[in-house]
Amino acid sequence: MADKKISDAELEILEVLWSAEEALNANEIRARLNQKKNWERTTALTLIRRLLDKGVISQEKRDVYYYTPCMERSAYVKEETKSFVNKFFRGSAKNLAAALINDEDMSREEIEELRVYFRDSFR
Amino acid sequence: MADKKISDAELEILEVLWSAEEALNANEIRARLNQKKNWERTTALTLIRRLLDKGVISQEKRDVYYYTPCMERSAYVKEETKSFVNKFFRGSAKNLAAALINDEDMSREEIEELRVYFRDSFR
DNA sequence: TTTTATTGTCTACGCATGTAGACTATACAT
DNA sequence: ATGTATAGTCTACATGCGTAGACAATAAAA
Repeated sequence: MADKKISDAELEILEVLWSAEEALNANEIRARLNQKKNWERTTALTLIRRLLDKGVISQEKRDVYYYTPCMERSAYVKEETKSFVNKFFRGSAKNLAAALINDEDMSREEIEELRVYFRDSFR
Repeated sequence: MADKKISDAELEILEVLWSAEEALNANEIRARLNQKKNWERTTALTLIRRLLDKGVISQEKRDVYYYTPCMERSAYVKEETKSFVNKFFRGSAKNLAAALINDEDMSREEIEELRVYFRDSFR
């Protein structure tokens, strides 16, 4: 329950679970991680345990334990976005938007995409 | 030089320096922090030292040491924003923008502000 | 039943971080 | 010259994290 902080490594696990439609067991998680992370078996298990301890995922015993996230990715991302905006943009999403738009490094196409996106979003 | 990670506590110090026009000494930093943080003198000094070690701020000896950030806030925020977008929005600023707009919790006024802002931004 | 593979737990270790006391070097006051 | 305030360094300690080996429990194989 206690809404603890999720570390980067833990998040990798969580992302795998979020992107799966079904509960996964440790091996399945590890298999899907293998593209990016080459953790030892026990490393993944430790991270899974920590997520369980933090109440972020739940387990279900079948032949073997299967894990499911306890919250939606979108909800989590929303929270994180809010913290981020608070931390760097004094809580103003508008300021963040401004930073995105005024980012010199953003490509012409990306800007155009954003423009179209916003135009269409508002009626 | 080595572009190390800046911790939350260190960032508090850095924010104070960024918001000052002039270099500040440890006492001045501490005074301006006092609103939020009630750190012991040595805590502030430790954080300042760590920032120095990370090459994030520089010092100048007058009667006492004065500190200045080595990078602009905007540059730092831009980097952090990029990481954030990579972490949660697959690198797409558009996806982030979408999330901002579709945030149910955002007030009518905030949305309207964003809308106007974007409309005006793109001529 | 003894061996072997599999799955999970427990312990550990090094490094970062938040926090701060102990100690030292000045410099100023008496 | 001596005591006291001030600024800065050094050491420390608990907690979290990234990483993983040691070990135990269970199941399957020989």
